Amino acid sequence: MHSPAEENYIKAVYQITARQTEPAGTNALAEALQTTAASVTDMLKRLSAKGLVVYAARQGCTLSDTGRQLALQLLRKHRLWETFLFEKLDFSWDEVHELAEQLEHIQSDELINRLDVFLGCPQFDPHGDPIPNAAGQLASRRQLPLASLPLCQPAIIVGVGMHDPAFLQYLDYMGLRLGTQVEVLECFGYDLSLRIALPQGEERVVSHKVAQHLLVGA
Amino acid sequence: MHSPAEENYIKAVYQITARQTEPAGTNALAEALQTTAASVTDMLKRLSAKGLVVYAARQGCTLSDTGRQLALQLLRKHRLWETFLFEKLDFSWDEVHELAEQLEHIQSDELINRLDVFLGCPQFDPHGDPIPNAAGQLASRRQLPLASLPLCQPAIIVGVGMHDPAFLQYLDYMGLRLGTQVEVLECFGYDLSLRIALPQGEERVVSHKVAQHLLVGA
DNA sequence: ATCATTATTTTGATTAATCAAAATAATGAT
DNA sequence: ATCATTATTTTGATTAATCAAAATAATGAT
Repeated sequence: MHSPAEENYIKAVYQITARQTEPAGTNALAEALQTTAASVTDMLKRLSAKGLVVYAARQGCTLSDTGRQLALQLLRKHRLWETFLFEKLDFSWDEVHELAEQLEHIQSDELINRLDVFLGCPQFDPHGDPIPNAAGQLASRRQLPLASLPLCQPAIIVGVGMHDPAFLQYLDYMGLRLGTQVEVLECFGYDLSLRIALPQGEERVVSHKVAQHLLVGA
Repeated sequence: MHSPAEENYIKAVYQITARQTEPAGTNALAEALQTTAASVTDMLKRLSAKGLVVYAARQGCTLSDTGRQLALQLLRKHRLWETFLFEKLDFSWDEVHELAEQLEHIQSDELINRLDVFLGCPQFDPHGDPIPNAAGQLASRRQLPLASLPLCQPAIIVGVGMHDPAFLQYLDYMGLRLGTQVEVLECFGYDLSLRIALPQGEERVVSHKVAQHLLVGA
């Protein structure tokens, strides 16, 4: 079994190596985990001894196969708990992450599989992110940022490219939720902000930054 | 905040002092926590410094008011999680304790209060034990061991005085579940075993030991 | 090629939690 | 009152996780 601290390191290595081709650096990990580089070096040695990561001094760190499998199981647990909190306990999508950070460390495959069934085996979490299945496989989906959606082509909001609670609260406030139909009516060249149509004749204007982080499916 | 280890000590002190008038001894705590007396002495000093227990060397240990309040909140979390596992995820009543031992350490009042509401604010857990409310108050109830129930007086199974999984599985197998109506038809003087009636004309014979640990309400 | 900057690791320490073995205090029997 | 037994604490150590400060390696600019 693995300690919560170890699991958090594995998640951080997974996240960092997912968005770059190079191995995760010590400082990047320290930043992600809100700790010091010295602590990271230390833990990487332990994780390496456990066979969860591939690490050699000053070479950065990548996940081993078992490490990646662990990371995917943690992602599965995290996202299923988020779904539970959102669907069953009525937490908002900006509140679920923090709690799931604790719940994901509960150790029981049986528990998580029953939770999965209880929730109806959801494919996506409250942010639209895919939930790995018991084998660690992720569903994929055709999606693009709202900023890249052609004019006059209706689409559905399916995800967000940014999980900052303030952003999620803003989207809630604007009525831009998962499943909402949107259509770009007009793009203002000056700042690339968009005028968009929502159901029931509602309209909104959103900044380019928002449009970049709002993901839609055709 | 308190570590899971600290919380487990607080629970153990609560449980031991609940069933005796003397303070909890070091060895009793070591036994309950599956650790050594040396570790217990050490931790009691720390908990005392935190104001959670009253402890002086060789005097045993009792909970302070804040310690007792913490113990009741842990009991609340434990029993609400057990109820969730039993009611929503279809775990059997002999399986829920182990998992609740992990879940009770999740830190969030908001989570536990929403879970409470989601479950319909249950007063009793799957074993019939009372669930403290947010203020730490426990419901009480008129109950007695089946062994003390007079002949020919129908009663309802409301709890168990023993949480050993093997005992709980046995009760399940015998159809002796919470809410089941029972009536003592006959007591065999030789070993005090009982012949009892269940609904639909079913009958069972149970040992004195079982009858002592099966709690019924009139 | 050299040197300043940056990234990383090492060293030496700390805290929480744990234990085995030794020391000490309390208890109960005589 | 004394002594053996039992309960508890102390002592000295360990492991996981952490850090500040010092040391070292890598990088990029000249």
